[in-house]
Amino acid sequence: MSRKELERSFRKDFVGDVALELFSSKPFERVSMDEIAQKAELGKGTLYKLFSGKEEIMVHVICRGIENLCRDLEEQCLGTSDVPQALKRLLELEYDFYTKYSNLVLKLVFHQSDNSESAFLDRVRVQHQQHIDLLERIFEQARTEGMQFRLDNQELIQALNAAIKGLMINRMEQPIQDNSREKDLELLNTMLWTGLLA
Amino acid sequence: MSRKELERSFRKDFVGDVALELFSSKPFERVSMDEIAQKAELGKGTLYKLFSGKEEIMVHVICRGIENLCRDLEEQCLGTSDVPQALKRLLELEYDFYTKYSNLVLKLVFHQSDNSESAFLDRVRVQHQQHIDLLERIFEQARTEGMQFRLDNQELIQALNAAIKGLMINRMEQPIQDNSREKDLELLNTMLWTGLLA
Amino acid sequence: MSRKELERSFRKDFVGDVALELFSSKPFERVSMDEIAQKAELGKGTLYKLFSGKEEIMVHVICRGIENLCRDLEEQCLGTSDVPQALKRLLELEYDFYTKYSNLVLKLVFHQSDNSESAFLDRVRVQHQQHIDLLERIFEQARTEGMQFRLDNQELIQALNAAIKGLMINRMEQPIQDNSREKDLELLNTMLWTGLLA
Amino acid sequence: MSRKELERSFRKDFVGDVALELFSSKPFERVSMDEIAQKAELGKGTLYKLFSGKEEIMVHVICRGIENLCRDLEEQCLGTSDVPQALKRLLELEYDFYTKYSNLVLKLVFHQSDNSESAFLDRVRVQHQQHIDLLERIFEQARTEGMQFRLDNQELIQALNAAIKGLMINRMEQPIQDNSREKDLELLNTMLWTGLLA
DNA sequence: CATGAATGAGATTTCATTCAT
DNA sequence: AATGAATGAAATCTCATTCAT
Repeated sequence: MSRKELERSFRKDFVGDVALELFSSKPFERVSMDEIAQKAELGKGTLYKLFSGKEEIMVHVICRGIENLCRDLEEQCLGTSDVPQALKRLLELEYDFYTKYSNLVLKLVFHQSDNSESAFLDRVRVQHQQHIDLLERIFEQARTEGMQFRLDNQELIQALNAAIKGLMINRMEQPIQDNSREKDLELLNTMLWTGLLA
Repeated sequence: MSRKELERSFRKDFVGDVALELFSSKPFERVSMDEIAQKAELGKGTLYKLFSGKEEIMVHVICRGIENLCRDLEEQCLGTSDVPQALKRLLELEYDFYTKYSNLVLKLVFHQSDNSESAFLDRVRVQHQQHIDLLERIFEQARTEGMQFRLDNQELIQALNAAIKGLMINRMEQPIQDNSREKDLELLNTMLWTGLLA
Repeated sequence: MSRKELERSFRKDFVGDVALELFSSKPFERVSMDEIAQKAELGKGTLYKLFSGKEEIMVHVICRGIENLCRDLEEQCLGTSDVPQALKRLLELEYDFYTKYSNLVLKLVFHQSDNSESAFLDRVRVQHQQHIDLLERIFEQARTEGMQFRLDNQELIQALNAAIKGLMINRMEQPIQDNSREKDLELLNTMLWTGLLA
Repeated sequence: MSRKELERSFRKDFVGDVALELFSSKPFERVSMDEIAQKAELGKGTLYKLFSGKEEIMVHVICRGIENLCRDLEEQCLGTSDVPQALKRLLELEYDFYTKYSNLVLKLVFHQSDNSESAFLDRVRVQHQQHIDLLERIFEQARTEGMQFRLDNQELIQALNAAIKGLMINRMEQPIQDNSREKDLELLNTMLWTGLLA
């Protein structure tokens, strides 16, 4: 990348960080371009030089988020022989991601059910697929290390996803309390690995 | 109720049904009052005679939904000694409710995190609490019938909620396929009652 | 008048009284037909049987008000030889009228400057002219009793009008206090009869 | 002020002038934002960039009006030893102000009696108080120059206000004629300084 | 290249009036 | 005769996007 391209990329990421901060505190629709521009100390026009619109900001932010998540998963959950620890860490990383990106994740859900044909979504889909693939590899490794699951990888991932997203929603509607994160993670562990029935 | 009041109640429910149909197909914000009025073959003004605004329509619809859900739960899950069957039915009823009302449920999530002080929300909260109480009674009964849970009722309900809402989200972002409902219900059963690990 | 006509006239006056009560507490535009109908315990349709619309209610109310004012003026200010007392009473009656009808008087002002062609306004104009004529007769009588004015009747009436309406406005914008009526009347006396300069 | 701020201030004043023109010809409620935008050759949205809403336009316009009035009063009525001339000029300036801003003044009256708690009104109240203070200083000066009033400053100002506002109303309901201004001013002088009785 | 003023479609809401029952 | 459900025009306000400077 040339210097120009690097600078541009740097600025995009910076705007993305600013936007993420806003998206974390209120739903997508309630964050205005004005607000992002102001918080990033840029003119609104400049935002449109960097991104084609509000949607693309969202896509950029969420893709970077998934990238980082994947990097962390790879580093911390793949290639270790301590499977229980890896799975525990897996839940933590996923939970933290969904908690931070909750508003964007939900916006994406709506988007997907509305404009099913969108070039933007494809970028997210690709990134998302990499995430899924990575999870599969982690589970596969767990199996080779002797862990036994009652479900196939597909189902396993769906269950994982559901449990975490569900807790994310619960967290959005309940006033945040102390140790909610720890409680949630414990509950998650119970749901997924231990089972609810004694 | 007088005839007038009955008629008014009917019309409100009718408009509610029409609105629910729209809310099922797109997010709350994308359904306009114009649209509801048109689909109900009413003038916009008439809607405002029946409801104080868009929010109240949502509240009416969702409260009726929870009412019906509670009635069904009471009839089909409470007071039977076939506990496994009751719990299975419980999941089905909850799943169907959340699938149908997904957009409204999510709208409510946002609402709750924004306008934390709203007379409307109180009505929903009351209704929601009844729902929670009913679930507690069902679990309590299950315990008296000999079923043993690893968690207390509070946690149990949170886990149930999370799992179902999570699947609801998954369903919203994936194109609907054949037997998705059956697959989801099976997965739900596994997650909650059987556990994922063999 | 037949019995039917009498009843109708009675009801119109009743509705008028109800409406006046509302108009006394808020501006014309903020009083809705719904409100009047409800307070009069009549259906909205019935209102439209009695009056051709909201404007006509206003006209009816204000005309009756001027009629009553004229009757009182005639009884209490005309034909007495105690001129100072008559003029004092005159101010009181006018002041009380304008204070009670302030919102309607102002609405009429706007109406007059907008829709200069209106059959309704003619009725008010006629009534208003009778009021003016009566005032002229009172002043004329005062002159024959020896009172001397620096202005002709036209100007006198205009000054009287201005002073009272001005106080009416002041009263509308200031929070009501004790003896505001007495203070206003004293000020009015000073302005008009005594003069402000010592 | 930076160039940007200056330009913005200019635009606000320009819009204010346009709005005042409209407010002078019809009551506040009958002037729509669309209308103002069209007359100012701006989009509706631009208006909302400059002002937070219709009310703020009114406040801006009226505050500027009072400011200008105060400036003129200070220049022309304060610090001259020709007291009669100063008082005459005072009446002229006040009369012209109230005649020009009549609709806004009346709108304010209603506003004050309705929404007694409004940040907007505070701005007007402050401005209005400065106006009152200035009038007091002028009357105080007149007294030091030997003029004697029958009333204290408070009452004097109330009387002045009443007389002018009253004439303002009269002028609003009567079709404008030649020399109405001169006649009104003469009447005002008579009412306030000379007295009506010979 | 950066800017932010300008835009205008589209949303919610109000209410005088009509008219079928 | 009485009713009040239905209407729809018109108002205010928001905000993603464009474009002249």
